[in-house]
Amino acid sequence: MIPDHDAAPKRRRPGRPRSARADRDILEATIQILVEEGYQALTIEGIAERAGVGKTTIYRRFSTVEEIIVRAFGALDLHVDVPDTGSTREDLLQLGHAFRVQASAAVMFPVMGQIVGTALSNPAVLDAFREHLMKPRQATIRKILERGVERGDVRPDIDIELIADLIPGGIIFYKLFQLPPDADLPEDYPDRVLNTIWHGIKAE
Amino acid sequence: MIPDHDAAPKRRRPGRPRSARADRDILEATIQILVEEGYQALTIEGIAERAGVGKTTIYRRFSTVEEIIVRAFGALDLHVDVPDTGSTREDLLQLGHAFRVQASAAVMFPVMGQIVGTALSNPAVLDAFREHLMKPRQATIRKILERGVERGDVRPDIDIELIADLIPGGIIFYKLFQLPPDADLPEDYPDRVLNTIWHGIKAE
DNA sequence: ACGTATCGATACTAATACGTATCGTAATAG
DNA sequence: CTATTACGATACGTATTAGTATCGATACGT
Repeated sequence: MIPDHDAAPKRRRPGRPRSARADRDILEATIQILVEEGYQALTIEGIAERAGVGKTTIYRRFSTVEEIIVRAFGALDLHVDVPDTGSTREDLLQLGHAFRVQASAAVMFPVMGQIVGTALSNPAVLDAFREHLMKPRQATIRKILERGVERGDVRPDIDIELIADLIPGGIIFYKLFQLPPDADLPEDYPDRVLNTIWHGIKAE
Repeated sequence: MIPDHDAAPKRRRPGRPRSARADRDILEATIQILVEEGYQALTIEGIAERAGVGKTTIYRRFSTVEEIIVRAFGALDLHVDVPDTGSTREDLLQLGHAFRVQASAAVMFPVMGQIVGTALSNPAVLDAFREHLMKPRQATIRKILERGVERGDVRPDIDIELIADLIPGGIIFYKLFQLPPDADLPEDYPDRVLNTIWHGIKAE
């Protein structure tokens, strides 16, 4: 930790304070452009225009688009409800169906690919995506499975980490590569996924 | 079909013929840039420079970068060997391990994300990617499973299409989101995937 | 009231890429 | 040999974006 040189670090600086409204508008415009027009269309000028702020206002807060993306993902952080029906199979199904209709899932899908593409030059962007949009969901899968192991309806030698990759991976792959770009996931897809992998999860 | 107006359509046009060498160099440069620098770095001028050809030579053949990509993916088309060991489980394992070390898989991974990102504006690019790089592999999984159903070591009510998404989806997801961008897939990953989903595949 | 920092807006330079045109040269058909 | 087309190289005008500078106006502390 770097110690604050100022004895009263919380003291307000003089002058007009930064607009919280502008903060919010910048991050919202960023996500909107990312979803509607894609990563390549994400420029500082475009964000400024859509947010209705001056470029100065953005440059005062960020130096690169990537910094803005990282912050915007952080602001998207959402609470994922952990279903608890008493049945692991039912818990996973509910999670799958919730994911299918969640707003932030709609954000994830179009953005995902392009984010991965920038990982080589901008690991921080991928990290933020993983941290704020992927990990919370994978953690939920893990929790459900761990609870199932304790309860006894999940086999104890299960490869939890793998399943936490397999479920989202299969769904995302299907959405990105098999469906038309604008189509939603079919309603029964979570059921199909679970029907197939459940055999490897359930206790005998 | 549009009938040829010319009676002898194959007749050579006068003048210097197009260089097959230039054709090849353009497509190779395209794949190289895509893998090494990413989609955003893929420009006509960049391709021309790396291929050592004039921009004219490119514009004589293509009008957009996307056209070049589509053609380049087509040229990547490769023969996928279908393992046939007599055991479905062993066939799938061999396929997984072959995929792990294949050169074209190394092309797929970095490119994949960025391709998906362009799908909205350029469906043809996604189609070419799917057709030439994904479908051959998924078709192989299907063949192996169908053979297994006939042989009887695969349950007859299996969801083949789903498994043909789940296996590549899980592996790709792990590679893109869980591993450091430059890391290879661990040697035992295909085994882990198969250990988990095999329960839902094998006949009782 | 005064000092200071932020606000949106506008203007500007530099860099990059596109797409076209033109050059002299090379390769092929007739 | 002549006509035709392709070649790599270079130059050019246009468009987009980055990043900085400047403007008068605004909001806050003292």
